[in-house]
Amino acid sequence: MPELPEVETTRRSFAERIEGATVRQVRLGKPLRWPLGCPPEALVAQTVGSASRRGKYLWLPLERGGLLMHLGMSGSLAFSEVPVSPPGAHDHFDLVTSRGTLRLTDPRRFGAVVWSPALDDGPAAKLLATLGLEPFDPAFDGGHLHRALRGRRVAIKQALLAGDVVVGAGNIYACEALFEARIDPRTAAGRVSRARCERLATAIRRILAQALELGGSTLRDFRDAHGMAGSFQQHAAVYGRQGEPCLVCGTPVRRIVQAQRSTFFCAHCQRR
DNA sequence: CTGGGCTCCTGTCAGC
DNA sequence: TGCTGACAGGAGCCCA
Repeated sequence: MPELPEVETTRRSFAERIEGATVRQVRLGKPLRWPLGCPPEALVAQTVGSASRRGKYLWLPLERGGLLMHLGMSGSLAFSEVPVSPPGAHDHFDLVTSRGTLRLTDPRRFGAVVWSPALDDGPAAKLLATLGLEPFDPAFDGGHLHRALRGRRVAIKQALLAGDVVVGAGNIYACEALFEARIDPRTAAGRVSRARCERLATAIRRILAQALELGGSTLRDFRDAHGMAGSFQQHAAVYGRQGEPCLVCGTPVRRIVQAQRSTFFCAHCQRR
């Protein structure tokens, strides 16, 4: 579900409200992708720090270590300042604090909450080790893309999703950015020209920034920690528009499958 | 090292 | 109404 704009929207919607709170209780539901990695009681009485984001991961610092959280495909976080209902069938993690409750709801349970001694140590360090640049990092530009993709034969779409070159663009935004940059998603990553890499870097940043402004995409059920839906999906040029006319040239948008994921593109506008 | 495929899990929807 | 299969916003891991 959540790509960078959704994760960042979520972070912004609860970070200030939870910062400085004291953990009162931790409730666990069904197992998530990985175990918490510490006894839940060990978190009690610790003060919560300022939540940050790296790629699609959120880091919630505590006094001793912190929690690395990932929303997987179907996860969302809600922060409630008033008492919450008892955990439902899909509520698998509650961090009850003096300021309110941060609740992870995740039907598919691909998400995770993992305790780590530090962001640059333990499980967090391991999970973040292979991540590429943040799209809004000044070092991320066409030159970086071009260098990082050199020699890679995977399709450019898959290379973007892999997240080791640039983080944050998942299936929706990778499709949208490739459309905006007019690049065929099937092109071998290492064969994307320098000029196209410049266009692609610009497109990735612009698309993600626009999605962020719109509060992300709500395809079925995404909500930020306030319960607000995003609206980027209404601006998608190709994603989910299979068979509908390309907004630029009118050619029907195509859907293909790459690495078991749908790719939407315009075969006329996006040519090698 | 690269790349391809599988896997985790549940819900929803289209088609019969 | 019920069943079946396809598909869903991610990404780690294993194997060739």
